[in-house]
Amino acid sequence: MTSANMRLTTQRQIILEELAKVSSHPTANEVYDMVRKRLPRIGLGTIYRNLELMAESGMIQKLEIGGNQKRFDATTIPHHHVRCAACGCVRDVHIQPLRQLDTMAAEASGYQISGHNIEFSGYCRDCLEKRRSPAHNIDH
Amino acid sequence: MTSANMRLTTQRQIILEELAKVSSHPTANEVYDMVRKRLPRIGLGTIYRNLELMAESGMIQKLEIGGNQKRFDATTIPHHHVRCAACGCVRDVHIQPLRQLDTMAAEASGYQISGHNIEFSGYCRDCLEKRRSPAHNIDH
DNA sequence: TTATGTGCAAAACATTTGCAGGAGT
DNA sequence: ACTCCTGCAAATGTTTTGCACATAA
Repeated sequence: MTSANMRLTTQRQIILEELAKVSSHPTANEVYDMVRKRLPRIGLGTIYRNLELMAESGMIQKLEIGGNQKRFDATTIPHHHVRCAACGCVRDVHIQPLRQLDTMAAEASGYQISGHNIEFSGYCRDCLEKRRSPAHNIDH
Repeated sequence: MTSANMRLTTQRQIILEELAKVSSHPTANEVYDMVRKRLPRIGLGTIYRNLELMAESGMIQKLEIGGNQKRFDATTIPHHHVRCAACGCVRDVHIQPLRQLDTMAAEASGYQISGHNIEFSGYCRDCLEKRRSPAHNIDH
Protein backbone atom coordinates (compact mmCIF):
# COMPACT_ATOMS: atom_id res chain seq x y z
CA MET A 1 0.00 0.00 0.00
CA THR A 2 1.47 3.35 -1.09
CA SER A 3 0.00 6.75 -0.35
CA ALA A 4 -0.92 6.93 -4.07
CA ASN A 5 -3.63 4.28 -3.83
CA MET A 6 -4.67 4.97 -0.26
CA ARG A 7 -8.19 6.27 -0.08
CA LEU A 8 -8.75 9.50 1.76
CA THR A 9 -11.32 8.35 4.27
CA THR A 10 -12.77 10.44 7.05
CA GLN A 11 -11.10 8.15 9.58
CA ARG A 12 -7.66 8.69 8.06
CA GLN A 13 -8.04 12.44 7.85
CA ILE A 14 -9.08 12.73 11.46
CA ILE A 15 -6.37 10.39 12.73
CA LEU A 16 -3.79 12.50 10.94
CA GLU A 17 -5.28 15.77 12.18
CA GLU A 18 -5.39 14.64 15.77
CA LEU A 19 -1.85 13.29 15.61
CA ALA A 20 -0.61 16.58 14.17
CA LYS A 21 -2.20 18.51 17.04
CA VAL A 22 0.02 17.05 19.74
CA SER A 23 3.73 16.72 20.36
CA SER A 24 3.38 14.03 23.00
CA HIS A 25 4.10 11.04 20.73
CA PRO A 26 0.88 9.25 21.63
CA THR A 27 0.41 5.50 21.69
CA ALA A 28 -2.21 3.87 19.46
CA ASN A 29 -4.61 3.83 22.38
CA GLU A 30 -4.08 7.51 23.08
CA VAL A 31 -4.75 8.30 19.42
CA TYR A 32 -7.91 6.19 19.74
CA ASP A 33 -9.10 8.30 22.67
CA MET A 34 -8.41 11.55 20.80
CA VAL A 35 -10.12 10.41 17.62
CA ARG A 36 -13.08 8.88 19.41
CA LYS A 37 -14.18 12.31 20.59
CA ARG A 38 -14.88 13.17 16.97
CA LEU A 39 -15.75 9.71 15.63
CA PRO A 40 -17.35 7.80 18.50
CA ARG A 41 -17.93 4.62 16.49
CA ILE A 42 -14.36 4.16 15.22
CA GLY A 43 -12.74 0.85 16.13
CA LEU A 44 -9.33 0.41 17.70
CA GLY A 45 -8.42 -1.94 14.84
CA THR A 46 -8.90 0.91 12.39
CA ILE A 47 -6.53 3.07 14.41
CA TYR A 48 -3.85 0.38 14.40
CA ARG A 49 -4.32 -0.44 10.71
CA ASN A 50 -4.11 3.18 9.63
CA LEU A 51 -1.23 4.24 11.86
CA GLU A 52 0.70 1.28 10.46
CA LEU A 53 -0.19 2.10 6.85
CA MET A 54 0.64 5.77 7.28
CA ALA A 55 3.98 4.90 8.82
CA GLU A 56 4.78 2.53 5.95
CA SER A 57 3.93 5.13 3.36
CA GLY A 58 6.05 7.73 5.14
CA MET A 59 3.26 10.10 6.14
CA ILE A 60 4.05 9.70 9.84
CA GLN A 61 6.73 8.08 11.98
CA LYS A 62 6.36 4.99 14.13
CA LEU A 63 8.68 5.23 17.12
CA GLU A 64 10.17 2.06 18.48
CA ILE A 65 11.36 3.39 21.78
CA GLY A 66 11.44 1.90 25.24
CA GLY A 67 8.26 1.04 27.05
CA ASN A 68 5.53 -1.44 26.23
CA GLN A 69 3.75 0.41 23.47
CA LYS A 70 4.66 1.80 20.09
CA ARG A 71 4.32 5.55 19.74
CA PHE A 72 3.50 7.73 16.76
CA ASP A 73 4.69 11.10 15.56
CA ALA A 74 3.24 13.30 12.82
CA THR A 75 6.67 14.80 12.23
CA THR A 76 8.69 13.02 9.57
CA ILE A 77 11.83 15.10 10.01
CA PRO A 78 14.51 12.82 11.52
CA HIS A 79 15.18 13.59 15.15
CA HIS A 80 15.87 11.82 18.40
CA HIS A 81 14.00 11.39 21.65
CA VAL A 82 14.42 11.55 25.39
CA ARG A 83 12.32 9.48 27.73
CA CYS A 84 11.81 10.35 31.38
CA ALA A 85 12.85 7.45 33.59
CA ALA A 86 10.24 8.44 36.18
CA CYS A 87 7.04 9.22 34.29
CA GLY A 88 7.77 7.73 30.86
CA CYS A 89 6.99 10.89 28.92
CA VAL A 90 8.75 11.31 25.58
CA ARG A 91 10.06 14.51 24.06
CA ASP A 92 11.87 15.46 20.87
CA VAL A 93 15.59 16.11 20.81
CA HIS A 94 16.73 17.97 17.73
CA ILE A 95 20.48 17.76 17.34
CA GLN A 96 22.42 17.90 14.13
CA PRO A 97 22.72 14.56 12.28
CA LEU A 98 25.98 12.74 12.93
CA ARG A 99 26.55 10.56 9.92
CA GLN A 100 29.99 9.58 11.13
CA LEU A 101 28.21 7.38 13.70
CA ASP A 102 26.87 5.21 10.89
CA THR A 103 30.32 4.81 9.42
CA MET A 104 31.73 3.81 12.79
CA ALA A 105 28.90 1.33 13.31
CA ALA A 106 29.37 -0.21 9.85
CA GLU A 107 33.03 -0.81 10.62
CA ALA A 108 32.32 -2.18 14.07
CA SER A 109 29.51 -4.53 13.04
CA GLY A 110 29.94 -5.53 9.40
CA TYR A 111 26.33 -4.60 8.72
CA GLN A 112 25.25 -2.26 5.96
CA ILE A 113 23.96 0.65 8.04
CA SER A 114 21.03 2.72 6.85
CA GLY A 115 20.62 4.99 9.86
CA HIS A 116 20.27 5.22 13.59
CA ASN A 117 18.18 6.65 16.28
CA ILE A 118 19.23 7.73 19.70
CA GLU A 119 17.12 7.40 22.80
CA PHE A 120 18.31 9.53 25.66
CA SER A 121 17.19 8.79 29.17
CA GLY A 122 16.91 11.18 32.06
CA TYR A 123 14.38 13.11 34.09
CA CYS A 124 11.93 15.71 32.88
CA ARG A 125 11.55 18.99 34.74
CA ASP A 126 8.33 17.98 36.46
CA CYS A 127 9.85 14.80 37.84
CA LEU A 128 12.99 16.63 38.97
CA GLU A 129 10.74 19.02 40.90
CA LYS A 130 8.95 16.15 42.59
CA ARG A 131 12.23 14.52 43.56
CA ARG A 132 13.48 17.73 45.15
CA SER A 133 10.26 18.48 47.02
CA PRO A 134 10.48 17.24 50.66
CA ALA A 135 7.02 15.65 50.53
CA HIS A 136 8.19 13.12 48.00
CA ASN A 137 11.82 12.82 49.02
CA ILE A 138 11.56 9.24 50.14
CA ASP A 139 14.75 7.60 48.91
CA HIS A 140 14.19 3.99 49.89
CA MET B 1 15.16 -6.19 45.55
CA THR B 2 18.95 -5.77 45.50
CA SER B 3 21.48 -8.46 44.63
CA ALA B 4 22.40 -8.45 48.34
CA ASN B 5 19.18 -10.12 49.47
CA MET B 6 18.53 -12.13 46.32
CA ARG B 7 18.76 -15.84 46.95
CA LEU B 8 21.03 -17.83 44.76
CA THR B 9 18.59 -20.39 43.46
CA THR B 10 19.31 -23.09 40.92
CA GLN B 11 16.94 -21.37 38.50
CA ARG B 12 18.78 -18.06 38.74
CA GLN B 13 22.20 -19.64 38.31
CA ILE B 14 21.12 -21.50 35.20
CA ILE B 15 19.32 -18.52 33.65
CA LEU B 16 22.49 -16.48 34.11
CA GLU B 17 24.73 -19.24 32.75
CA GLU B 18 22.61 -19.77 29.66
CA LEU B 19 22.37 -16.04 28.99
CA ALA B 20 26.15 -15.70 29.27
CA LYS B 21 26.65 -18.47 26.69
CA VAL B 22 25.12 -16.56 23.81
CA SER B 23 25.63 -13.20 22.15
CA SER B 24 22.30 -13.20 20.36
CA HIS B 25 20.42 -11.00 22.86
CA PRO B 26 17.64 -13.53 23.40
CA THR B 27 14.05 -12.70 24.25
CA ALA B 28 12.51 -14.04 27.47
CA ASN B 29 10.97 -16.87 25.51
CA GLU B 30 14.29 -17.82 23.95
CA VAL B 31 15.89 -17.86 27.39
CA TYR B 32 13.02 -20.09 28.50
CA ASP B 33 13.78 -22.56 25.71
CA MET B 34 17.49 -22.61 26.56
CA VAL B 35 16.91 -23.05 30.29
CA ARG B 36 14.18 -25.66 29.85
CA LYS B 37 16.69 -28.09 28.40
CA ARG B 38 18.35 -28.19 31.79
CA LEU B 39 15.33 -27.49 34.04
CA PRO B 40 12.31 -28.96 32.24
CA ARG B 41 9.83 -27.97 34.94
CA ILE B 42 10.73 -24.27 35.12
CA GLY B 43 7.87 -21.86 34.44
CA LEU B 44 7.92 -18.97 32.02
CA GLY B 45 6.86 -16.69 34.86
CA THR B 46 10.05 -17.53 36.72
CA ILE B 47 12.08 -16.57 33.67
CA TYR B 48 10.35 -13.19 33.39
CA ARG B 49 10.53 -12.50 37.12
CA ASN B 50 14.22 -13.30 37.32
CA LEU B 51 15.33 -11.54 34.16
CA GLU B 52 13.54 -8.46 35.45
CA LEU B 53 15.11 -8.71 38.93
CA MET B 54 18.57 -9.31 37.52
CA ALA B 55 18.23 -6.32 35.22
CA GLU B 56 17.10 -4.12 38.12
CA SER B 57 20.02 -5.19 40.27
CA GLY B 58 22.47 -4.55 37.43
CA MET B 59 23.59 -8.14 36.88
CA ILE B 60 22.36 -8.14 33.28
CA GLN B 61 20.96 -5.63 30.80
CA LYS B 62 17.41 -5.37 29.56
CA LEU B 63 17.40 -4.03 26.02
CA GLU B 64 14.51 -1.86 24.96
CA ILE B 65 15.04 -1.97 21.26
CA GLY B 66 12.67 -2.16 18.34
CA GLY B 67 10.52 -5.21 17.77
CA ASN B 68 7.78 -6.72 19.86
CA GLN B 69 9.78 -8.35 22.61
CA LYS B 70 12.28 -7.22 25.19
CA ARG B 71 15.75 -8.72 24.84
CA PHE B 72 18.38 -9.52 27.43
CA ASP B 73 22.15 -9.33 27.47
CA ALA B 74 24.57 -10.78 30.04
CA THR B 75 27.06 -8.04 29.21
CA THR B 76 26.76 -5.00 31.43
CA ILE B 77 29.41 -2.95 29.62
CA PRO B 78 27.62 -0.05 27.88
CA HIS B 79 27.41 -0.53 24.15
CA HIS B 80 25.02 -0.02 21.30
CA HIS B 81 23.13 -2.30 18.93
CA VAL B 82 22.29 -2.79 15.31
CA ARG B 83 19.10 -4.51 14.21
CA CYS B 84 18.66 -6.09 10.81
CA ALA B 85 15.63 -4.63 9.06
CA ALA B 86 15.06 -7.93 7.24
CA CYS B 87 15.47 -10.69 9.82
CA GLY B 88 15.34 -8.74 13.08
CA CYS B 89 18.59 -10.12 14.47
CA VAL B 90 20.46 -7.91 16.92
CA ARG B 91 24.19 -7.51 17.25
CA ASP B 92 26.52 -5.47 19.44
CA VAL B 93 28.13 -2.28 18.21
CA HIS B 94 31.07 -1.21 20.33
CA ILE B 95 32.04 2.36 19.59
CA GLN B 96 33.67 4.79 21.94
CA PRO B 97 31.27 6.62 24.26
CA LEU B 98 30.30 10.08 23.06
CA ARG B 99 29.38 12.00 26.17
CA GLN B 100 29.07 15.21 24.21
CA LEU B 101 25.80 13.80 22.85
CA ASP B 102 24.31 13.92 26.33
CA THR B 103 25.36 17.53 26.74
CA MET B 104 23.79 18.43 23.41
CA ALA B 105 20.59 16.61 24.34
CA ALA B 106 20.38 18.31 27.74
CA GLU B 107 20.60 21.70 26.05
CA ALA B 108 18.09 20.77 23.37
CA SER B 109 15.50 19.24 25.69
CA GLY B 110 15.84 20.77 29.15
CA TYR B 111 15.90 17.29 30.69
CA GLN B 112 18.58 16.09 33.05
CA ILE B 113 20.23 13.47 30.86
CA SER B 114 21.69 10.34 32.41
CA GLY B 115 22.72 8.55 29.23
CA HIS B 116 21.68 7.32 25.83
CA ASN B 117 21.60 4.32 23.65
CA ILE B 118 21.83 4.19 19.93
CA GLU B 119 20.00 1.70 17.77
CA PHE B 120 21.42 1.40 14.29
CA SER B 121 19.38 -0.15 11.54
CA GLY B 122 20.63 -1.86 8.45
CA TYR B 123 21.09 -5.29 6.94
CA CYS B 124 23.16 -8.15 8.27
CA ARG B 125 25.51 -10.06 5.96
CA ASP B 126 23.18 -13.03 5.56
CA CYS B 127 20.28 -10.86 4.49
CA LEU B 128 22.48 -8.87 2.10
CA GLU B 129 23.47 -12.18 0.48
CA LYS B 130 19.87 -13.24 0.06
CA ARG B 131 18.97 -9.91 -1.51
CA ARG B 132 21.80 -10.25 -4.04
CA SER B 133 21.10 -13.88 -4.88
CA PRO B 134 18.95 -14.16 -8.07
CA ALA B 135 16.67 -16.80 -6.52
CA HIS B 136 15.36 -14.29 -3.98
CA ASN B 137 15.73 -11.13 -6.00
CA ILE B 138 12.04 -10.41 -6.20
CA ASP B 139 11.74 -6.70 -5.62
CA HIS B 140 7.97 -6.19 -5.64
C1' DT C 1 12.26 -21.47 60.94
C1' DT C 2 10.76 -18.17 57.89
C1' DA C 3 10.97 -14.97 54.32
C1' DT C 4 11.70 -15.46 49.61
C1' DG C 5 11.16 -18.07 45.38
C1' DT C 6 8.83 -21.49 42.28
C1' DG C 7 5.41 -23.81 39.19
C1' DC C 8 1.15 -23.44 37.46
C1' DA C 9 -2.74 -21.27 35.64
C1' DA C 10 -5.33 -17.35 34.92
C1' DA C 11 -5.36 -12.52 33.96
C1' DA C 12 -3.92 -8.37 31.84
C1' DC C 13 -2.38 -5.85 27.99
C1' DA C 14 -1.01 -4.65 23.27
C1' DT C 15 -1.73 -5.79 18.72
C1' DT C 16 -3.53 -8.38 14.70
C1' DT C 17 -6.99 -10.56 11.96
C1' DG C 18 -11.50 -12.55 9.82
C1' DC C 19 -15.56 -11.19 8.16
C1' DA C 20 -19.93 -9.01 6.75
C1' DG C 21 -21.48 -4.74 5.64
C1' DG C 22 -20.17 0.32 4.24
C1' DA C 23 -18.04 3.94 1.52
C1' DG C 24 -14.66 6.33 -1.73
C1' DT C 25 -13.43 6.59 -6.52
C1' DA D 1 -19.85 -1.28 -9.89
C1' DC D 2 -15.81 -2.53 -7.79
C1' DT D 3 -12.41 -2.23 -4.75
C1' DC D 4 -10.81 -0.88 -0.61
C1' DC D 5 -12.03 0.22 4.14
C1' DT D 6 -14.50 -0.02 8.57
C1' DG D 7 -16.58 -1.74 12.91
C1' DC D 8 -16.89 -5.46 15.59
C1' DA D 9 -15.35 -9.34 17.92
C1' DA D 10 -12.42 -13.00 18.36
C1' DA D 11 -7.68 -14.54 18.25
C1' DT D 12 -2.75 -14.01 19.11
C1' DG D 13 1.37 -13.00 21.43
C1' DT D 14 3.84 -11.07 25.33
C1' DT D 15 4.22 -10.10 30.03
C1' DT D 16 2.33 -10.00 34.77
C1' DT D 17 0.13 -11.85 38.79
C1' DG D 18 -2.27 -14.80 42.57
C1' DC D 19 -1.65 -18.60 45.15
C1' DA D 20 -0.30 -22.94 47.41
C1' DC D 21 3.80 -25.38 47.93
C1' DA D 22 9.00 -25.62 48.07
C1' DT D 23 13.53 -24.16 49.43
C1' DA D 24 17.75 -21.23 50.55
C1' DA D 25 19.67 -19.00 54.33
